[in-house]
Amino acid sequence: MTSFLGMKGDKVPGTLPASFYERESTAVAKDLLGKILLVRSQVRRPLESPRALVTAGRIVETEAYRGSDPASHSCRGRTPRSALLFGPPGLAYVYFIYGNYEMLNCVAEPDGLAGAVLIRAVSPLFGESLMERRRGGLPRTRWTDGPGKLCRAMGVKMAHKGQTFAGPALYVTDDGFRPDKAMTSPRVGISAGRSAYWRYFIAGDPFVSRAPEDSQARPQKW
DNA sequence: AACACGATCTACT
DNA sequence: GTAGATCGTGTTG
Repeated sequence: MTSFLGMKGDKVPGTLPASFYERESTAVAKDLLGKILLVRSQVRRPLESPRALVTAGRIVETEAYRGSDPASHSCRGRTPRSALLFGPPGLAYVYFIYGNYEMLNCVAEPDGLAGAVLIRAVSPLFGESLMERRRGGLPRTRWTDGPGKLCRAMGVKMAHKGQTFAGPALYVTDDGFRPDKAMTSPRVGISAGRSAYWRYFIAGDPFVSRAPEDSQARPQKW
């Protein structure tokens, strides 16, 4: 897993083809469950090893946003902030909210159609001491069990906006892991679009954010 | 130029 | 369970 970190010119095993992201964002959201997200935050100190400031985790919770869906930033058309949503898939759409938190999304849908997948929770796999430090020594299960928390823990910043998920700052990879049971529910923290079951999560995973929406969750077929 | 608010989280009752 | 933090963005004047 760490063989390619910082190794210029190395192949990146398991990164996903553009065709993966170039589908309906609901399909991409479901299929991102179980994939690995790796983040390299900017190296600040010259002597730091390439591995430093790298964290990785398995994606366990996602949400889809699409087109004119009233809960999506794309709903009122293209704005300076949301322009990326209308562009080519496979890029990171990062935004800042509540004066405090970054949110990390994968742009989905073909070029010209708006869509994205919000990464809501991951299960830590690598760089755990860094995550723990960034999360102020909180218990492990509270490092990455929410979209703002995981960006804190993994060092996702606005500077990642527009980066691809094929590196060198962000990676989504497939290591062959397949979750056995997935659930779907309404999306968390929105008032519009409550009828769309566009939140996906791995059933029983301790890093899934606990939400009121869980009471309405139902099994998701693959 | 001013304003209202948000795909959240934490602290505190 | 709920209030407060805190600021970029989009909308309105």
